[in-house]
Amino acid sequence: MRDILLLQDKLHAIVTDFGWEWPAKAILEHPRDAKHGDLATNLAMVLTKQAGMPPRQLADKLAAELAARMHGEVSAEIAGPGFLNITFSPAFWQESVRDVETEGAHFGASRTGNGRKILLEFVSANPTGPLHIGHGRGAAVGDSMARLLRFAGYEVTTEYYTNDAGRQMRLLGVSVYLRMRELCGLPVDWPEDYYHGDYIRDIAQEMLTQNPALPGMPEDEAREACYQYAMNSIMDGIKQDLSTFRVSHQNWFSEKSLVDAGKVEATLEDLKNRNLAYEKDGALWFATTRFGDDKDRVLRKSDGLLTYFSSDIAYHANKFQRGYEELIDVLGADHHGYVPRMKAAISAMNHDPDKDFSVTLIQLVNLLRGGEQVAMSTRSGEFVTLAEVLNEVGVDAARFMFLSRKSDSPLDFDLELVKQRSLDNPVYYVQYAHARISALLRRAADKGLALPSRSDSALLSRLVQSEDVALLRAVERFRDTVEEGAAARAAHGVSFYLMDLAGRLHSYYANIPVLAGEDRELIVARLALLRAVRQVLANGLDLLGVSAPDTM
RNA sequence: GCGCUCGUAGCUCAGUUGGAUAGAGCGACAGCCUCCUAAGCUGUAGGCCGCAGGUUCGAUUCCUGCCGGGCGCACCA
Repeated sequence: MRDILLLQDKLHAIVTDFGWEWPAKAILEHPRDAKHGDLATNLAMVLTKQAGMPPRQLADKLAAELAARMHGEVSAEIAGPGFLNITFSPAFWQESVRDVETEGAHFGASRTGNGRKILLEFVSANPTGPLHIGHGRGAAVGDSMARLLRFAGYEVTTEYYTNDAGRQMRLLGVSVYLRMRELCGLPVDWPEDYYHGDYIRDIAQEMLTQNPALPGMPEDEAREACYQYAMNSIMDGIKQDLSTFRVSHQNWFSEKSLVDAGKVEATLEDLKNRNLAYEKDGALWFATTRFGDDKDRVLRKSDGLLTYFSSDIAYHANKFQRGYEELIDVLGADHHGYVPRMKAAISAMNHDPDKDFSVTLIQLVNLLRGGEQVAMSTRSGEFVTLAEVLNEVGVDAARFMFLSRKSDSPLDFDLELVKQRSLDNPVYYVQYAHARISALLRRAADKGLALPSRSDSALLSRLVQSEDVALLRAVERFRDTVEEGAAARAAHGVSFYLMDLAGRLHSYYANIPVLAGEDRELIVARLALLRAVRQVLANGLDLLGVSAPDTM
């Protein structure tokens, strides 16, 4: 980050001073391999025509100029057909340690989000049963995205949307009601569709204990009571599970409240008034094809009932009305067919469907145990709940696993592997790095080595060995990771960064006996470096919602 | 059939505005603890980046077609 900004600046000045135009195609990138230097640019190559000299000669000229202007802070080397490999002096990287010491838990944070107001909606599972592992993945992804975006300077509000107005909820009420009748030994005529899970029976039993007269009440009344009770009970369970998973939503938004307030009808009226909705075959249609959808979509069915789509439109319109500039929905990937019509709706609200709205799709989680598939289905009631999974493998391991993959690729979640404390399960690798540094710092304190809270440049100037510099560079790279992750609206890059940083730390630890030797100043300088690494590990883990233990 | 998406080492995956000799872990093989936590480290082997074209100085990346996997195509939720 600092390296790119600085170099961008210098090179721009040089190019301008030479009377050339800064080319759009110029790149500045981190070489994959340290042996090529810290940064590379193809500037010489793309300037060849303008400058009227061959790339090699031009690269020479740029390198010399750069070195002269930066007083030995950098050295540049020519490679390939006109690439310039630039290496910063160790002093440049040592500054990063001071930045970490100054900024602490905020190191890596930025203001690029510029306070943009984002509403991030995630999980939003219907309260018809406990959360399962797929919801867990959405929860981890959404929560970490919120943390990351806030860290990058966005103003994020998280929200859980409850579909508490539709058919599924009626079904829930019926299921509990019938189960209760069954428990009383009354005859039960089971419909085709109802919820089977044990939790339904538990809820029915609870209600019965509290109010034994319930099955004798008029059916409508009893069902309504069942529905209310069941929903509240299940919502409480969901909130409990999310809280265990370290996920918190700021808002809980009810679909029913939207319907009751007439917002959905108002939205439909608005669409009709603007000639975007029309009646056909007794149903009300939204002309989404005008905004690029495959076909028009139904808003109100011919039986008079509203579709979920219509309340979703009202809901999203409501989000914008509340002042949010950008909406992010985290959805199961099986909803991807839903994205074009929602984008159409966003366009109809006069918002940019690409900039002001995005959908993060969460692919399926294959729950395995020792390589064997574990069946899951809410309806049939055979499933492993999120709570059970967390209880078995722990929150840290589960969150890290969910976040160590792009969210839109399917994920095998093998309970045996995630439980294992091995490299198949990198969360321990990263946490171990943090714990190792803590152990080292404790040991140093025991030996009476005093570590200043702020290191000065003279002290840090001792960090010049290639191992030291490699670690310094890795610390600085955290800022880029945050920027890139926030720009992509995805947190999994942080996991990969942490695994890389932890790897470098373990390697460093194995190769450099930090506390050995007589050179106290060097020891202290290295401890300062490691303390900075530990801070960055902690900051990164916090973005993932994973703990950073001091001992393991 | 139409649409979306993915195809990178034996396995699981990184690689986002097109850049150099494509990376990591696991697994395999060979090493490293009288020494700061071996939950660790070092090294070796392993690649037509699905296939074929196109765009250009340059393509794993962009475009087209094909092959293969996943998902979606209701007046469902």
